[in-house]
Amino acid sequence: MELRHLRYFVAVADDLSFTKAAAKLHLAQPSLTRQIHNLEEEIGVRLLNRTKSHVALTEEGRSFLVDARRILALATESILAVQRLSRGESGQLNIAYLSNSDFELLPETLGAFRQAFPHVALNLFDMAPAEQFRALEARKIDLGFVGLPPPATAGHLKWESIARHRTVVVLPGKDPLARKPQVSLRELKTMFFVGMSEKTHPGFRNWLTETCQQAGFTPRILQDAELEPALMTFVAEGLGVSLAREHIKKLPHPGVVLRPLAPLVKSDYCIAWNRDNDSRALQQYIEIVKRLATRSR
Amino acid sequence: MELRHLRYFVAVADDLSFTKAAAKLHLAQPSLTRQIHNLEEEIGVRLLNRTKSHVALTEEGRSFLVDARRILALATESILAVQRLSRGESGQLNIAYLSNSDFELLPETLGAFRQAFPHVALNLFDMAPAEQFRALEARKIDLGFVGLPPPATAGHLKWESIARHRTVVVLPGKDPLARKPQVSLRELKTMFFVGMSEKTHPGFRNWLTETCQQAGFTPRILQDAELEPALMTFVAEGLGVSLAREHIKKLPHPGVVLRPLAPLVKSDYCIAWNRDNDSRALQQYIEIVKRLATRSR
DNA sequence: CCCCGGCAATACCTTTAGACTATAGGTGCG
DNA sequence: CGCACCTATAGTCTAAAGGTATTGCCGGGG
Repeated sequence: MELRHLRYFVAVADDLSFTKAAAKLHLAQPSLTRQIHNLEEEIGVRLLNRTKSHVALTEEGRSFLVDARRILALATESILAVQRLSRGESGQLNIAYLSNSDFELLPETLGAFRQAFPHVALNLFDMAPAEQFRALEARKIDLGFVGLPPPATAGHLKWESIARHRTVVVLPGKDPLARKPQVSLRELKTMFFVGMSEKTHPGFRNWLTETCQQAGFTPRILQDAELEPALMTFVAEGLGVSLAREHIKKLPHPGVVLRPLAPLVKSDYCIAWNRDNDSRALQQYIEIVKRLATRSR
Repeated sequence: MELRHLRYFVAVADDLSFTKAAAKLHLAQPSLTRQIHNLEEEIGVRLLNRTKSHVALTEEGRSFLVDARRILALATESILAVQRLSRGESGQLNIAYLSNSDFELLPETLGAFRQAFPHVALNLFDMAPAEQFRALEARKIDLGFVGLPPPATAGHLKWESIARHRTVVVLPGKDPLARKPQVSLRELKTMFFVGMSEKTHPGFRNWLTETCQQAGFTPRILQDAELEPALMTFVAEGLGVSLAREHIKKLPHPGVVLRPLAPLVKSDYCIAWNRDNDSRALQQYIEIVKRLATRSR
């Protein structure tokens, strides 16, 4: 049995005439007769009562007609659905972000995407970078706003820098440097640092080290924080200073001051996704992010 | 798009290999390759990612696979359903009966039918004969235990006598004839009769007249009852006598006595159904009724 | 590092079956 | 009673499904 048989049968059932149905199907009547015959033979059930001048549905025909219509409707609907999906007009998009360091590009791109592809379900997950990498590998999310670039070991990931943010120094409020309007990297040479744990922010330690080495020294990291608020607390308690993206100012903390670096140091903000993820919605979203990212530069 | 394409696609998706799928389908690999190609081309969506050595589903393929399986399952299930229906193993059977004159053949045949075709839904409706005829015409029921044969005007009906029941005289208890063990038709010649209304029991008046004319007289009908209990009441009140099928004794009524006719007069009990009703379940049920009817003769 | 096994794609040929034309045969309506 | 209409059948054609042979490519093992 093929869908053709069902299409033909429905047509005949619709106007109870082989001749008329054949005309509607742009088909010669004998062909239609034969196909219906084949269908009845294959399933072994008489669907139509024909007299020489009249066609009527049998009880079986009436029952089968309902099913035939359902199957045909399902078939066309499936095609439309998969076409919508391939145009990125439907489907799901799971995106992870880091609540404490999000910035205007996230809500901006989400809005633009939602407007362009209203039928795609957007799911947002608040995850620390390391968790994002695990979720990407496990295909639980399609894209992560990971911040620092993924470690070189993550060959399955593609990534792109979508912004370069100013780096600020995070200082205890009591520190003499806090009185200066801006701080140079070299002034931090002798200080102790608070870092982000590799367990939650892989690459942070590396980034911090590389940044300080531009000023000719290696930072001495005394303490690791798992989350940004903890880092703020540690700094406030005087355990050390730290470097952070400017957006950390959205996370105010008593006893902590932020001072811009002079000369300016910028750090990349990256998104990452699986190299083999062929989701059209994802591709469309990445396009939008890139477009808005270059525009806001 | 034909079901063939879906079958092939599901096979390829199942073992992610054109070669293996082709073997399972008893098909050469190039044919399968081409059909899948055709499918992708027709719907305009890439369903599979092929490398020279590996096949993987695209996101669209994963989504379409679900639909394809559903369509195929629905198709085979529809065929099975219509085949069951044509064997009379499923479907519905709507039967009307007259509660006040039913007899053992109804429960007997229902039991036998239910045992033979447990998947047919049996719906029973309590209707007076005239209502049964209307319901038959409106296709609301498939078969009626109508009692008297349908009127000659009902050309769309087929009917069959399934029993010949003894006729009894329905007498007021006070009537002198009630003291006799049996009554002859001729003794009723001078009496008034209570009949059944044509609105509910078409043909009753005719049957009564014809029966009496066997004894050479025309019954004088003074009063019509719409239902059997009313007839009993009317007779009890002395409005007249009546004739009825022996089974009326199941409807006892104070002040009424039933006396057999001598010589014996029998009347047919009929079932009726639509001539063009091709329900296999109906046909099977009629067969059972006929078989049990002849056996109990 | 290269070769061989395995797999999908391509080219080309064969066969199947769906479609067409012509026509027969039967029914219902005027 | 004949005409118009409808379905079924016969015979032919052709498009498309299916098969064979082969190429080209990747990836694992010697």
